[in-house]
Amino acid sequence: ALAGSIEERWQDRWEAERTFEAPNPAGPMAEADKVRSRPKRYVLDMFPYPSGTGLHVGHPLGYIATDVYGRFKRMDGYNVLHALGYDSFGLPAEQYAVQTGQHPRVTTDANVANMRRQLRRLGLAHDPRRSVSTTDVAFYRWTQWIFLQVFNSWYDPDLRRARPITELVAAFEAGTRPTPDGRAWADLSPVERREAVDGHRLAYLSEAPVNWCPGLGTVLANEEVTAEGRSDIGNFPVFKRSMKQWMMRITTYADRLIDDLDRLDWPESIKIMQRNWIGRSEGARVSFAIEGADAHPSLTVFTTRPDTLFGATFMVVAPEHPMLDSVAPAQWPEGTKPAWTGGAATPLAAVAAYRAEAGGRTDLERQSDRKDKSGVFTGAFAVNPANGSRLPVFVADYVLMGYGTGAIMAVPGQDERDWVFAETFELPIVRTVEPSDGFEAAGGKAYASDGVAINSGFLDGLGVAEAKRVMIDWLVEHGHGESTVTYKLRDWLFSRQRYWGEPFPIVYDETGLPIALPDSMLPVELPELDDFSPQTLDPDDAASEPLPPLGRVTDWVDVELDLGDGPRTYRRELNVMPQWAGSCWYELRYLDPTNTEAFVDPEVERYWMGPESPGDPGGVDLYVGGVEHAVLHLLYSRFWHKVLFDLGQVSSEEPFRRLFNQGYIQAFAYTDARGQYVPAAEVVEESRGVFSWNGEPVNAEYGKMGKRLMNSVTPDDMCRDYGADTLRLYEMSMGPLDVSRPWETRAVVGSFRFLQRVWRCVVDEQTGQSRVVADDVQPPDEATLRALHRTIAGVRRDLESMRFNTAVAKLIELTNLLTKLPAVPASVADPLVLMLAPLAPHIAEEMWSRLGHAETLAYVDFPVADPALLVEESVTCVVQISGKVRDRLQVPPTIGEDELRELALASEPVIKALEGREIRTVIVRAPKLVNIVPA
RNA sequence: GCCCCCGUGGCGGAACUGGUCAGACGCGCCGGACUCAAAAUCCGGUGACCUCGCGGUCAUGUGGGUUCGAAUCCCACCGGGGGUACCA
Repeated sequence: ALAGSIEERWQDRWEAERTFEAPNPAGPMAEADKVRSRPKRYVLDMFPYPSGTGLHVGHPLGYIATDVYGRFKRMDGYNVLHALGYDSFGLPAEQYAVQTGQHPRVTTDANVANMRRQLRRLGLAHDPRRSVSTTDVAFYRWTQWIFLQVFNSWYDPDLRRARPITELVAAFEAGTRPTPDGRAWADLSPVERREAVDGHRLAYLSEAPVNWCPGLGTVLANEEVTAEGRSDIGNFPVFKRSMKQWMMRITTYADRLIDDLDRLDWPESIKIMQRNWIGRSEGARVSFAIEGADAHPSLTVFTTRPDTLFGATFMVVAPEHPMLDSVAPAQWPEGTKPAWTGGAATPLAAVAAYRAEAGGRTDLERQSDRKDKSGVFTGAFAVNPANGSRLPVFVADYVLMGYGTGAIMAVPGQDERDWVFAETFELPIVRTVEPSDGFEAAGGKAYASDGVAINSGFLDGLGVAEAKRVMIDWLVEHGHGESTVTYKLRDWLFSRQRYWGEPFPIVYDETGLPIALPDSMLPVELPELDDFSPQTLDPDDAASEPLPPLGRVTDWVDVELDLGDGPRTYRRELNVMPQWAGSCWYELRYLDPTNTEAFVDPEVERYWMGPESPGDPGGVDLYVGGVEHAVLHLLYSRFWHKVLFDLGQVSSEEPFRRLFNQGYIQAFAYTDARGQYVPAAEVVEESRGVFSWNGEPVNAEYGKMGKRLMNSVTPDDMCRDYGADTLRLYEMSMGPLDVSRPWETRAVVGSFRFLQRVWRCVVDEQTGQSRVVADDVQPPDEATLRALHRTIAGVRRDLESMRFNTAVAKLIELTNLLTKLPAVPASVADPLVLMLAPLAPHIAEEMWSRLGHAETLAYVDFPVADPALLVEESVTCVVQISGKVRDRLQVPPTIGEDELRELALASEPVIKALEGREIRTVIVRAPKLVNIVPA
């Protein structure tokens, strides 16, 4: 209760005094003197989505951590930028609105307001001026502008960077770059010119297989589809369908996205996840001649094992492979085994039937028959360029059109999948790498490890790595192939058939080709639409068509504009951008939220995010958030940032220089006999591990906190019962920030007690006055002073490295020491309060003011340890015999090795324990340890 | 299947680059003070086993190894979590 009023008072005062507004070097928020006198630090939380259900205590964990760190750095003399905005466009917001039957604008605003209230109660030191929302027109105007930047640029593979599209057009015009079909630029029609240019844009329309989710009425990015082939949101079935959609050419940045990970201070696990997702693999492209084919004289495959070319015994193409349209002969060739035909009378019929069957299968069904592979012979033969052997070409759905060339050379001797296929279809198996001893005896089939090449002509005797090199050289020399790199990463599907997102600043003319609106026509505002929900579609109907809600706003769709050649009627793009668009650049808008001339002032961007040394990619100084965005947001935003860097719009090459992954707060949940969840708050523990609810026994589980498991604990309840400071302190002391751990409401009292103890150290509970004594009345004793400075050094180290749990422990230890003193001297109380301030700012401010300070402590210097007081005057030295402690000596820390050895050997218990045995060695680690090893 | 991370009291967790008898700090539990009582608060105890006690033995998932010395390094296994999956 006392905590509540104190906390509210300080929150009001911080707001009134604009305590946490961070000055910029330029623009409307410029305060040159404040900027000049301090180094900067940009501290950032991952962009929250304002959920309709409100926060539980797990949500603010990261926000509290960044706040503690930011407050610490601010006190330590830094200009700290810390702000929080709202990622309020997107599917979840729209789903919530559909559920509640309200317009997403209404629910989003209400959710943001509720979240602001909940977060304000926690005393987070944010600059409120910078709290942008992606749904603000003033924000998404710039999201659209950045989209146009991407649209109006192309990737130059020679320079390895994006360039303005105008430079590409200039190259076409000048003839320094050939047109797609080799004709002169001047001979192309206007439409042909546009198509040629559009083929290079980093944002482009493409008819391609996409993830169609009728249950959501929209297409989804690969990253939004789960391993089970369902939607990340809503868990609806997802189908592969060919559709015309907006794509972003993220694959052109694959190498840079991988390479620059090395320059980032990120958790290794996240880097590994990104590397795996991008999936760079080096290998070779090999062309195989097709016997007697005119339309497709050759078939190109990608392989990471060109060294096994001699072991290729058949070929496989994906069901979607275009060569299948023309390659199948009219009759089964001689030598066709019955098992190859799939029961069809002709290859044409067999291929057609197989393609139809494969097309109707979901990804999940495809995955299920991994053990026994399906496929049919196409009737065609390819020629192995290495040894001239005839290889039957099969079609099978274990080969994916989306990876490599959609065709493989099958090497059953060295590839498990090919081995299975070869066994099923009675195809020959040739080993071209000698397996290790005992491999076959142990039942080993395909051998994928290193070994010596055999049955491989000129490769025989070489190891795998050397054989790869020799084979690639051979392929190049004879014109059969070349070394190449392939990625798992696909281009990013960027359009959604929903309502609640940023409209594209794109219109179409009668050619159906996209036209970018000029900057002057931004923003393209999202039109009001009463019925915003997507057309209801059967979630299992793969053949349904997307119907963008914006298509229903007919007076918005068809628009008359003058784009330079007089007023004409255009049709607007009906799709909206995906959820990720706003979060791809919001950290830049925090820097300069009110700028109407640019998305960010270059000087401001350079100040907060620019590189600080050669090789430094720049970016946010500390970014804290959960691992769930390892490959979504963190990959997309790196891509956008790099495009902006290439175009000279930002000085930093990367958005987030240092990343810290917080763990999750988990919680226990309980189910009754029917398996239903019961309110966890009402469950009582009968005895160890035995729980009941309403007298009924219940089972304990462990999982995420949330409504579904009925185990949410809200920060509001915690603030009401204990105060925000206690909640903050508890969350910081539960364990290391990067580790997940269970919430235990009953343990919160420990943090509460600690704050009370500190309070009583400083404030007289009866009078409310300070009970700290001036140093000239009673100076601190030596031991207290040493403990204080040891604590200062330790707490500084811990806060700097985000080890908040041990920082709290050290403050508790010091406080427990002080409670034993008759009175606390001012020179100890002041630093204690200051050290507590980042963690528990309200109570610290209150004590600071009662200690006689008028100003907020937010900018008071964080205590610095006196090195002289950190040096112990004496150290306990352990004397061991064979690792067992036999004696302890009090010695000066500066004691020499020889002296210590003498001292240890002279020790009474040591002599006794040795019993006159010979000494083999004496290990001395002055000043803390001596280990005597008897013979 | 492959890749990554983790395994310490009843619980959350400490332990700097291998070096004090592992278990800081907190929760819980046990005992005590205050109270008519309870709550709150405060004080003390609390890894296991043996022992009246002094003291001893065993303990960082399991089994080996390296080392004067291992929670920490290496190998194998067991258990848990995450990522990814017919990626050629």
